[in-house]
Amino acid sequence: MQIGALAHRTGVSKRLLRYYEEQGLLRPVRLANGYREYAESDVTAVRHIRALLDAGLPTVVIARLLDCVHDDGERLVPAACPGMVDNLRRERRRIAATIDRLQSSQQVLDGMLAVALRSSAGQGEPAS
DNA sequence: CTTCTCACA
DNA sequence: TGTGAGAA
Repeated sequence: MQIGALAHRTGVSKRLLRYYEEQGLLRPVRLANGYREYAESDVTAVRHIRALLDAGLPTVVIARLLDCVHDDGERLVPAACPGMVDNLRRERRRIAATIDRLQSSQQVLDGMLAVALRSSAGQGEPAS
C-alpha cells in the first residue's frame, strides 16, 4: 500500500508518515517511481509508534527500541537485544530528572499563588 | 496521486 | 514534534 492508504487507515497524516521515516521509525520500500510502498505490518507499527510518543518517548529512543522488538501482529515482544536494558534505564533517569525540574517549577508557582491569594483576599476587605 | 525542500510554531 | 506551501 502507498502513503495515502496508510494515512487513511491509521489516521496519521501523510506528512507525519514521511516524518516518521525521516526519524528512522518506518522503513517503507521504494517503488520504481519513487513512491513509498508500505507493508501491512506498518499499520500496527504506526499504532505502536503513536502509543510510545504519547507516552512521552522521543523519536530517537523509539527508533532504537523498535530495533529490539518483534511485532507478532498485535503486541510488542522483546527480542534478543543487548544494551536494551541499560538503554531503558537511561531513559528512566532522564524522565526522573524532568520530574524533578517540574516539581521545583511547581513550588515556585505555589509560592506566587499563595501571595496572590493573600493580596486579593485583602482587596475587598474593609480597612479597620 | 506522489516526491522533495524551506520555513516555522 | 509536527505542519503548510510550493514546485516538480
